[in-house]
Amino acid sequence: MTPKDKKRGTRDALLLAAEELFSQRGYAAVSTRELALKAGVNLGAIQYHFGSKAELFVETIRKIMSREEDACEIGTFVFRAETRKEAAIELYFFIRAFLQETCHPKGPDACRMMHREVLGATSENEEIFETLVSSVVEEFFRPVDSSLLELVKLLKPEASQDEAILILHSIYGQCMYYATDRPFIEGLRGADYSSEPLLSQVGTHITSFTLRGCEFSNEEIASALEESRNQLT
Amino acid sequence: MTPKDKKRGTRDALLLAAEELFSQRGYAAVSTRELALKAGVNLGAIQYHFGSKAELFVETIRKIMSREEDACEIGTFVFRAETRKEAAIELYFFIRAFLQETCHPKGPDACRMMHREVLGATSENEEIFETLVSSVVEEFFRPVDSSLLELVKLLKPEASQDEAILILHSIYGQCMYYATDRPFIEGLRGADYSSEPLLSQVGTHITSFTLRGCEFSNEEIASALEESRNQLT
DNA sequence: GTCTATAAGCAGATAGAC
DNA sequence: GTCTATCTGCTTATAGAC
Repeated sequence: MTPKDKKRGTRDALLLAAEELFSQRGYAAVSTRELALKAGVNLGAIQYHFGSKAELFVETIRKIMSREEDACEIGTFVFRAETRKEAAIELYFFIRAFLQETCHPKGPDACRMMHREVLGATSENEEIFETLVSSVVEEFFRPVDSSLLELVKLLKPEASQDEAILILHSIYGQCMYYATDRPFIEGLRGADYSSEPLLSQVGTHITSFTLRGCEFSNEEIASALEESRNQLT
Repeated sequence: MTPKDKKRGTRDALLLAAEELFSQRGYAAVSTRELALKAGVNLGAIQYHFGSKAELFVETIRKIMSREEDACEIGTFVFRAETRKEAAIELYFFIRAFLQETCHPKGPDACRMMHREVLGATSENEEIFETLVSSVVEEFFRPVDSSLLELVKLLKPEASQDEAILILHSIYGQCMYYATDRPFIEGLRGADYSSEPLLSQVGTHITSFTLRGCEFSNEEIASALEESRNQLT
C-alpha cells in the first residue's frame, strides 16, 4: 500500500462511487448524500470538486469512456485488414474486446449507464446531457463506427452502403444485447453470461454468425477462427 | 366523440400520462405532481386510484404489456411451422411485428422503459419491482422464448440446444438494438429508422441475415421472403 | 480542502371538506 | 370521486468556521 494509495484524493473517491452508484441505479435515483457516504467524503466535496451533481455525472461518463479506450482499444481500433480473411480475424478481435469490456462479471456497467441516462434524457440539466451525448457520439463512436464500416465492406464487398450499415447494426445489436440485457438473459437462462466459458462461446458465435451472414463458407469461417486463436497466443 | 370519450376517467388519464412520462424520463425523474398535471387530474387521484407512485408504475407496465400482446400478437405467437421454409416465413412475420411494435414513430417506448427501470432496479420499492420483473419474464417472455427456440431448431436442425439459444440471442439482439438504441442510431445516421421505408428494410435485412446465419442459400432466402410478401396481401 | 449547519425547495403521501 | 391544505422527510446547494 503506497502512501498515494492511502490518500487517494476525495475527487477520485467520488468518481469511483459515482461510477458504481449511477450505473447501478441511474442519475435521478442516487442522491448526493449517498454518493458522499459511499465515497467516504464530506457532502460539500461534490460542490467543491465538481460544482454540481450533474457535472459529477458528466465527469464520470468521461472517465469511463477514456478508460475503455485505453483498456481494450475499442476507441482506438485501427483496422489494417486488406483482405477478406484479415477482416474476419479483426472482426473477431473487435467482438471479443467489446464483449469483454462491456460484460465484466459484476462491476459498473458503463453501457447500461449510457443507455439509461444519455439516451433517455433525464429531464433536468438537459443542455448538459445533450452536449454530453453529442460529444460522446462524435468523439468516441463516430471514429469506431467509420472504421467498422470499412471492415464490413471488406467482409462483403458487393454490399451497398445501406446494406453495409445494416450489417454493422446487426453486429452492434448482437454484442450490445449481452451488455444491456444481461440481467434479463441470465434470469431467463439461469446461466452466467458474463464470464468464461460462456463469454468466449458468445464471441465465437457472434463472429461466425456474422461471417455466415456475409456469405463466408463454413470452411472460411473455421479457418479465420483458427487463425485468430493462434494470433492470441 | 362519444360521452364515454369525453369522460375518460381519471384513472385512464393517469395511466396514459404515466406511460408517456415514465418511458421518456424514467421512474425516479418523474414526480407525482407532474403526472397529475399532465393527466389533467388532481394530485390525490394517484393515491386514490393506485395507492402509490410505484403501483401506478406497475399498472402502467402491465397495461403496455397486455396491449402489445393484443396488438401484434407477439405474446400469443403460436408458431405452427413444420418445415424449414415455413419457419423462415414465420420468422419474418415475427421480426416484422416485433419491430413495428417496439419502434412506433414517436410514442411511448415500452422497451426502453423496461430496460431502464425493470432491468436497472430503481433502488426504492425493490420488492415491488422484483416481483414485476419475474412476473413479466415468466408470464410474457418465457412462452414466446420457448416458441421461438422451436422455430430456430426448425431453421437449423443440426444445431445443438446451446447453439440454438445463441442464434435466438442473435435474433433478439438485432431487433432490440433498434428498439433500445434508436435515438442513438438516428443521431449517428441522421435518418429515421422508426418509420417506412427504413423499418421494412431493417426487417428484411434482419430476416435474411439470420437465415444466412442458419445456412440458408440465397435462393431459399429470396423465395421465403417472396412468399412472406404474398401472404401479407 | 474539509467540515458543520442550514437554507430553500420539492418529493410522496394523507386528512378531511365537499 | 375529487378537491385543497398540509405533514414529514429528503433533495441539492451554500455559507462560513476551521
